[in-house]
Amino acid sequence: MPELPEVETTRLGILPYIKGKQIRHITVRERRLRWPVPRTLNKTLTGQTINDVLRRGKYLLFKTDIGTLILHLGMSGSLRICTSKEPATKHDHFDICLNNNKCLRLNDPRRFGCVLWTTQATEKHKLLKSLGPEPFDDSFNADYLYQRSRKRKLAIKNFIMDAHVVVGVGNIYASESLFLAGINPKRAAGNISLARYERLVSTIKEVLTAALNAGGSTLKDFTAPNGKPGYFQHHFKVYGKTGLACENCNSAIHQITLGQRSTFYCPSCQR
DNA sequence: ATGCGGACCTGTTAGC
DNA sequence: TGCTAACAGGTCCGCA
Repeated sequence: MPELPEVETTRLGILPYIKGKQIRHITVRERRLRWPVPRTLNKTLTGQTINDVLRRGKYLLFKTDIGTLILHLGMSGSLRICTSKEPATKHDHFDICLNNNKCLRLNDPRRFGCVLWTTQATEKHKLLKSLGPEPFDDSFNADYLYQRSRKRKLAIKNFIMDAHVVVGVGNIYASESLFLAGINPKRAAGNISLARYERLVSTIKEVLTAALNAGGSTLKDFTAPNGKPGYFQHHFKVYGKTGLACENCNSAIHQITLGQRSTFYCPSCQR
C-alpha cells in the first residue's frame, strides 16, 4: 500500500489527533516486525508529549522531548485513529493511546514495517543518515541525478527506486514517471543525458504531486475504519496495464521484471 | 564502491 | 470447488 503519497497522506491525516497530545499508554501486541519492537517503549514514552509528526522518505518520525519514535509501514502497513475501547483486530500490532481518548493503531499483515526508538538526532540514525534528497526538494534536480548516475550501469528504474539516490519513488511511480519521461526502464542510468534527466525529474515530481493531491482529497477522516486512499487505480498509464494499448501510440504495454519487481512500459514510446 | 539476489511475512488471486 | 503457485505498493543485508 504505502508509497510516498500514501505515507504523507497518512501523516497529514493523523496529525490533528496526535500533535501536542500526551501519551497515556503504549500497547505492543506483536514485537516481531522487521526488527523487534523495543520492549521498553511503554515505560520510556508514557507521559511524553508528541510534539510533531515528521516524515523523512517513507519513515514517519514521532518527535518527543526525549527522542524520536521511528515508524515505517513496509509493504502492507497502515495507521488509523480509533478509540481505546475499540477491540484490536488481526494484525493490529501496536497502539499509542493518547490523553484525548484516541489511539493511533498500526496494522501490518506482512510485518515488513518497523517501530523503533532513538534518542539520536534522526539525521544521524543508521536508517536515515544516508537517504537521498526528498523528491520535492530543490536539491533533487537533473544535475544531481546526472552526476550521481555517471558510470552507473544499473537500470534507470532501479536507480531512481534506490532511496539513497532519492527517497519516495516506489515501484508504481517509478514505472509511471519513466513512461511520462519517455525513458525505457531498462536503460543504464549512466547512459542518460542531462536533458532527459531534466524531463525525468519533472515527471517524478508531477506524478507524486498528482497522487498526493488525489490522496489528500479522498482521505479525510482517519477515525473511519476503512479510511484508506483509493485514488490511485484511476490515473495509471502503464502500471498493471500489461497487454493494453498505450495511450500515446496504441502499442501493447509490456511487463518485465527488473530488480525482482514488476515493471511496465511502452516499448515504442520509451527508449 | 557497485550490483545482484535473498531475506523478512501474510493475504489474495490466477491457473490447473 | 479446491489445491497450489505466483505475486503484492519496501528495503536492508551479505556476498561476489
